[in-house]
Amino acid sequence: MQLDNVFGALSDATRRAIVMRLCEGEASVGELAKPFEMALPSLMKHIRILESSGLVASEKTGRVRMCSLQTEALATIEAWLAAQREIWEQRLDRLEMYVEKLKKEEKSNAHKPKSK
Amino acid sequence: MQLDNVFGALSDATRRAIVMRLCEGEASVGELAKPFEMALPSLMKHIRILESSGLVASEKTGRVRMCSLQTEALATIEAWLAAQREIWEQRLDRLEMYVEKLKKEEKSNAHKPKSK
DNA sequence: TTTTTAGTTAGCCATCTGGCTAACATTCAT
DNA sequence: ATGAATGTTAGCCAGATGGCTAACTAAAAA
Repeated sequence: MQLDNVFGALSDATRRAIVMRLCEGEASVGELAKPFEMALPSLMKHIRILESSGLVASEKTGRVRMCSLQTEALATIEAWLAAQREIWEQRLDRLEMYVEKLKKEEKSNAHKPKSK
Repeated sequence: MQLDNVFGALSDATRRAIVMRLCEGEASVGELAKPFEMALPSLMKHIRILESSGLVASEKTGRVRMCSLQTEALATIEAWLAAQREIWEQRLDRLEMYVEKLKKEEKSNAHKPKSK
């Protein structure tokens, strides 16, 4: 599935740093590599992974490859998270309503003898 | 880092399914296992991974272990995503402003002779 | 046309991952 | 006190991951 790859791609600090860099605009492979001590081929692997997850696109012109962020991929997992949040918040709402109900019932029973 | 483990935990469909289930409320290991064909020990590994990422907490009472979602961990990556989104949207805003500026300049130059 | 720059390919390695089975431990029901 | 239910531990395995070096290609610069 798509989500597997996007979450997987973001589970590595190097790749997150690349994504963060690309948030600020396009960059060549060389520019992306500069901040890291890593050998180029290692960094290239990360870029490949980012590409195959759909988070990054790249195009080579001349001898330089420019990479850019594909924000839709990030939107995909934002959407997944939002969906989960909605589910758990609905549950918490129901829970809260239930507690409110209990409170009211307790109040209206305050005068009656204990049933225990 | 924390983000590594949370993103990593969510990069597996089985674990996302567990998280989705827990969004709807607590569940025992057995309950969590039911929907899957997987052997129990395999599923336990997933639960361990979810626990060590902070996405899930569990407590054993008697012979049953109840698992619950730790929504703060999800909030962590929501926050990371929101931060990135802010950066790239600011960039796009600047870009748009720049384009607007260009348009205006072009308009105010419409009567003048071509400089080329 | 040589040299430099910018990537790329190939292949090695240690470790991690996600699955399995088999055997054990503990608690609850009979 | 047995037996069934619910996890848990240990250990095996194939394949993926994240790093490396060395050698190669193609474009630009000198």
